[in-house]
Amino acid sequence: MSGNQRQSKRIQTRRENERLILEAAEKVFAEAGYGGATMQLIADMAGLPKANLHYYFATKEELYRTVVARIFEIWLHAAESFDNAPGPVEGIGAYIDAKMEISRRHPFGSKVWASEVMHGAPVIQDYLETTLREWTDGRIGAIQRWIDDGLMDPVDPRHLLYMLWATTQHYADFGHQIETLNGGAALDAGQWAGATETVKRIILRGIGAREIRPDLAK
Amino acid sequence: MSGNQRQSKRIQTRRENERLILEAAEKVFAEAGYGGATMQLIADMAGLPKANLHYYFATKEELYRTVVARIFEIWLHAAESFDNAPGPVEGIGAYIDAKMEISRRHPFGSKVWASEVMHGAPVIQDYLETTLREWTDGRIGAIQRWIDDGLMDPVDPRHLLYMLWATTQHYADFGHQIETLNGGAALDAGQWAGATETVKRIILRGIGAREIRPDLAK
DNA sequence: GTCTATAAATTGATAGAC
DNA sequence: GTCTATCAATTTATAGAC
Repeated sequence: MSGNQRQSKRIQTRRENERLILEAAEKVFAEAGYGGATMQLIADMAGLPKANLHYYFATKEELYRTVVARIFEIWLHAAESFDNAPGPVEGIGAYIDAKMEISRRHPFGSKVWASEVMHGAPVIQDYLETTLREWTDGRIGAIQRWIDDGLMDPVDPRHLLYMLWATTQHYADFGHQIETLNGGAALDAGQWAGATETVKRIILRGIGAREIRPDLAK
Repeated sequence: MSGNQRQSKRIQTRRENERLILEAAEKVFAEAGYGGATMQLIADMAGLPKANLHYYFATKEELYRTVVARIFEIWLHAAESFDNAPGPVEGIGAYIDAKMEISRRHPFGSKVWASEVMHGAPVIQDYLETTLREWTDGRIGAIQRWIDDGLMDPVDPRHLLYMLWATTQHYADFGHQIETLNGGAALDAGQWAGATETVKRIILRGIGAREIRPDLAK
């Protein structure tokens, strides 16, 4: 085996183990909280000896930081569906679709994010003050333009954004409560679609979002 | 001093200390999570030696249970504003007012509740399956009657309830994020009023809530 | 009822053989 | 890179003097 092949194998092993550890960590941090999570629990769930976790991630906090950063990336990617939309029906509609899909596919990540913010964002405060603030300001500007163009009612864009975050993330963060009230069963595909449609309908109608009528455009 | 007076004093001391401990515990559990909270931290914040906590509450879990139960009581009390309302404008409007006021006045309690549910409700699962489920079913019936009476659009009552919980509790649970995006300052009285009005307006308009017109009643 | 001292168990992290 | 054994610090809970 050549040196290159050996190195490639080593890199692959590292990547695979890091993935195993990060997936296990995301679940354990979500279910037990940062303080309740133990390296032993994460190691067991990843199927690795505890010492190996410390080989890949020096400290518990570094592992946690990596988990939170991954979630933020997913979150930011969904935010793109907001951009380049001609009006609120398309932009906000697509954003709700994307956020609901994330709540469905990444419930653990959403919970870790919620927990981090609830505890005062000790690890990702810099993200809140830079990336998130910039994104928020940009979207507030976009919503204000839609209002100015008469495409929706004049509602406070900031609080509208909070409503979008709250309603969509609720299905992940409070998923256990929703499941209990659903007779102990997780929402099926139809129920997820129904939830998404209800949220979209109430919010879009609530802000008086109007379709763009090309025939009426000047 | 008579025996009665002595006993009364003792009861008063107990009540006062329990209050001190519970307030400190609510704050520490909210900010550090169950696993991150330590009896030492709670004792320091309450201004009592750690051993005294164990005198009043045998275990950390018993103290936590008491904190969560207190929040649930406050939560249930606010739910009453939903009842005996003639229509959705009054009922849902008053409910949003009450829930927003709780988010403002009991942010720690809201966070402890959110954290408990996010971690699978290990301590209050029985509340979810009994009291909360009954309350939810009752309110779904009330909303359905409003729909049948033509007082609002036919939206899924269950998802409407989730939207009400999500939007109002978001201002407590994600208060730190909102504060950061508000330039690092907590919302002032005017901003809280603005948030409440925006939430009410979007939801009430979103469900097509109509005022009861007595002159049109049969 | 209050408080100091301490027991018993757990946890994050590391040493060192393989 | 992997894994066993172990250290050092922390934490819940209690014993026992006052």
